[in-house]
Amino acid sequence: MTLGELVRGGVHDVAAGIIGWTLLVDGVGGRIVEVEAYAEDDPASHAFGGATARNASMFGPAGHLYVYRSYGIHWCANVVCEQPGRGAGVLLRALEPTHGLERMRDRRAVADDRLLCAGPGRLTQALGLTGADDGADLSRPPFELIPPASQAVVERTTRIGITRAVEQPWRYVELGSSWSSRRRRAA
DNA sequence: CTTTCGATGATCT
DNA sequence: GATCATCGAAAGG
Repeated sequence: MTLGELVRGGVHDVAAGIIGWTLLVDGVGGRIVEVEAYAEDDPASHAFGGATARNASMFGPAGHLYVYRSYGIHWCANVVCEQPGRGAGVLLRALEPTHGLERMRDRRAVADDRLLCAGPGRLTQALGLTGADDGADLSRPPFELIPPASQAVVERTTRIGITRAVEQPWRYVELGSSWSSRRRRAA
């Protein structure tokens, strides 16, 4: 399975399928253990209501990044999906740090490694992702997306931190992972 | 342990 | 002018 093949499916297949992949930026990163799907007709999605200046990359090529500023402070990163009608993406919520731990500790200055990449804002900070990476192609350096040796076991729960379509079970977590951002119960 | 709240800025109405 | 796909520190049990 390649990134191009993975990203060809609908958002939910992509969200479930990307769990277990290793994401690296300049050799720094880890295993994707938590994501959320934001679908085409999803009131919680930034793409809901059509393309604007901010969400433009969600309507661009699949397999690229959509990075936006959250609450004026943090950056959050999505993998753009190739969904009919476009405007769908998968929000990267947590990684299990595996590569470049020192680099991530420098950037995050946190005592517990558990907090390095457990949350969308934390993850981007640890990997050094910013608005400058919006629209970037994940299949090209400095990015690497490496498939897992075997398909991860995925658990589906409700999404976190949103105010609309709260009841939809569109958060995907690797079963048993202790690196997710946790809160809220399974759907 | 849990809950509350301020920071901070782009985006949209 | 209000909203927000967040985080971390502070306050309360």
